[in-house]
Amino acid sequence: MSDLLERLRDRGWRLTAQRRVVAQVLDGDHVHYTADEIHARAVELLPEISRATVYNTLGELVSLGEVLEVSTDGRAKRYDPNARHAHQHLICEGCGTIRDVHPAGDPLGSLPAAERYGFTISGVEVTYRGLCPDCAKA
Amino acid sequence: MSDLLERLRDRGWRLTAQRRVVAQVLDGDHVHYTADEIHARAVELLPEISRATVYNTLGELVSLGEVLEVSTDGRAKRYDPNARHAHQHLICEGCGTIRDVHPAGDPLGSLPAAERYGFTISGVEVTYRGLCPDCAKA
DNA sequence: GTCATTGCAAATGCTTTGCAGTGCC
DNA sequence: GGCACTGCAAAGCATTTGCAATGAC
Repeated sequence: MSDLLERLRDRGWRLTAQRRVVAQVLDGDHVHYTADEIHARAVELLPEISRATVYNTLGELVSLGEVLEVSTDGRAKRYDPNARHAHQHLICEGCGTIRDVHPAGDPLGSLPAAERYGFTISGVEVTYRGLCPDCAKA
Repeated sequence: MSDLLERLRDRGWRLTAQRRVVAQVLDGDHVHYTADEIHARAVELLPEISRATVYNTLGELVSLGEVLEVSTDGRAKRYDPNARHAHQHLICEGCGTIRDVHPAGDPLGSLPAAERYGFTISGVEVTYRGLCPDCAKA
């Protein structure tokens, strides 16, 4: 994670307490938080941090390519700190939990040229939906 | 499209002018509109239709499985009238246009049991991102 | 005639923004 | 010490909701 702060400083970031805390929260458990959850956890480490700053910081991390934005359901976006390794998502439709999965094969290859309509393809997102064990029980 | 209205009446829908108009807009050009765009087009056909009714109607169509909700970018959701045929999406990151594509193979099969974490998988979404010819030029 | 459906307007949830003050480099 | 960054509060957008009036069956 200090790798992350390192990279950010190299790109001219001012290293503030707020930014450090956001990075720290993202680096913690490897789950996919909403901006609000990140803010809540950041507040525990730095009580004065504001929601706006969390949003700003997340936005910057996204445009720097350090964090991925995941639009799961049209509600709050979730943030995925694992931007540096290709992976896909498994989402529980009950509780909204997201897990990273790493299927074999290159999903990009599955779109034949004839179906590309002249587009320049830059990436694929694959999202599996279902119910996690807990929600399946309920 | 009258198929659609037919099916809906069979399920106990009251056939109002508003609902007919929403169905008509979805059946028109085969693009993927936002709720607001659908409302705008609906107003041309029926000036008194309210935004709330469009939202309600869309929500019902979605839960009936007649229309698909597509969360592309965390902004407005888009609605895909083509829910009855499995397909995937190709999204232009420039202008937000969505095209349907139909790659070969079953993407569901690509997630090995070992990666399912006990989830009951109900579906996969595959989204290709890139630039359409027009946006690539600009 | 009944009751689902509509329209309005206000409320909500998430996110962004304007601006004065703060503190990193 | 300059200027990027922060915090606050207010604005913004997409969507939902409460409730009385309406109209499909």
